[in-house]
This record gives sequence, structure tokens and C-alpha cells, in this order.
Amino acid sequence: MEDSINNTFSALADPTRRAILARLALGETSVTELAEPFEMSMPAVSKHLRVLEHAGLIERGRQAQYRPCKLRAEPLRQAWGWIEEYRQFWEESFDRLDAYLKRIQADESSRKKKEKRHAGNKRKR
Amino acid sequence: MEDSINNTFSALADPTRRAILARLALGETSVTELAEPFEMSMPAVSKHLRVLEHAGLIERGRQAQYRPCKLRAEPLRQAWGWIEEYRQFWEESFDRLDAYLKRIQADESSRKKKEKRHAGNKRKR
DNA sequence: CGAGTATTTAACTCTAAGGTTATATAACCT
DNA sequence: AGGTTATATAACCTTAGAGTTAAATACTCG
Repeated sequence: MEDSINNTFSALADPTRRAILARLALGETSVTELAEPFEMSMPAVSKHLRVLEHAGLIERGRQAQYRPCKLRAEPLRQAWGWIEEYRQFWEESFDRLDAYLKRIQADESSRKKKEKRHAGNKRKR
Repeated sequence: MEDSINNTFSALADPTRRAILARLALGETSVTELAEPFEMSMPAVSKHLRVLEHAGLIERGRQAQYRPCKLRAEPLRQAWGWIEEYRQFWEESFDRLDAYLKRIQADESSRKKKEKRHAGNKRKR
């Protein structure tokens, strides 16, 4: 389980493999067709597929001499879930921006009310 | 940009680094404290931190002889966004289940209405 | 300044990852 | 059976990753 997320993330760390997944999102296809866009040998692609399969990100069938590959998104769901836990941290900046805008607004209105306060109004960073 | 997602995913592929991020989610802290839970040397942890920093997942400050680390979630947001694109694929099974349940329900009611239709009612898979 | 603490860098080892070419396997088609 | 197509495996090379220990650096404090 812990292991599976390792496999997922390390599978996703390679651009060739991400491209393969992107292609598979359009639909099941053969190894040869998957290999076509890449400037690398078939065995290299075959290895990438093995990694993806091992990570559970693809399934392979058999259809005549073809071994069609198909996306399996379950591990992506897990990875997504892991990252999701940190969501508050990237939304924080929006919160800060929001808070900042609110402060600005407050300043605007208080400046209108009492014009006396001068500009050097430092805030904690 | 393409590169940065490589760095993010490969940084996340290591359990030590994920644990470090989890710790940092609780708040900024020193390298020594980060290293404490792990059975590995300081230089090893230091290297992990360098990887995380290079991926933009942490920031480091200076405070006396300490070099406090702090979570930076922006790359997580990107990674999350990348995975998010595949969301429909892991939700598909729920959709299928949903569709299945609807079919069952339909069958139930139609069975009640006209009891004549027999069971071998194949559907496309 | 000099000792102590926190952290990084250097130099090295070991294993795994990603690629290659050449060869094997599997199923198809006469 | 024998040739063709699709894919996988074997054996190999090169580089990167994760660890180690030992030494350097960057501060603090008395």
C-alpha cells in the first residue's frame, strides 16, 4: 500500500510513461502504436509498459498477436488522494491574497472616514 | 515546466521524502528534527532535502545555525492538476455501477409490469 | 579566539533505471 | 510447415539515486 504509492509516483516521474498514459486516455491500443511517437526502441517502450503495469496503471490483454494496453486509473486515484491532503497549503496563498484584499478594502474605507493616518503602516509579513 | 513535473513526481516517489513533507505540513522545522525519525545519517537526509528543494517542494531559511525548512505546495498543486485530468477514469467505475443499478431498477419495474421477458438479457460490455 | 552545534560537501559504494542490439516467443496467414 | 508481424526477454552499457564516513563550513556563545 505504502509500496504502491511509491510505484505510482515513480512510474509517473518519467515523461515517456506519462505520454503513454495520455495516449491511453484516448482509448485502448497496441504496443506498436504506443511506441510510434517515441524515438526509442521497442524494448525500451516494452520496459516502460512493464513499469506501468507493475504500478497497476495499465492492464494488458491479448488479441491475436497484439497485446492491447488499457488505462487503469485506480492508482492515480490514490496518488490524487495523497496529494489532496496538502491542498490547504496551496490554497493558503489564495487565502492570504483574500485576506490582503480585505485589508486593503478596510484601509480604503477607514482612509475615507479619517484621513489623518499616514502611509507608513507596516504589517507583519 | 515539463521538467518540473518530473522533479515533483520523482521527489514524491521516495517514502522518506513524503514523510518529510508530512512532517513539514505540521510546521516549519530544523534539519535535525526532520532527520530524527529516520534510521539514516544526516547527510542522507540533507540530500533528500536538496531533492525536495530542487523540486520546489520546500524552502529553506537561515536562523542562527539552523536552516529551517518549510513546505511549498505549489508543485503539489501542479501534480494534482496533472492527475486530475484522469479523474473521469477512476470515477468511471462508479458511473458503471450507477448505470448498472439503474438497469436493475428498470428491470425490476418492467418485470413487475410485464412478467413475460426471460432472464438471458445480454448487454454490451 | 576557540569550543560546540547544525548542516553541507566530498569521495566513495552499490543498486536500479533507462537505453541499446540481438534473440526468442506467440499468433497470424498462406 | 514456413514466413510475417507483434511483442517480450537476455545480455549488456552508462548514468543516476540513495546510502555511507570523514572533513569542511557557518553560526553561537563564553
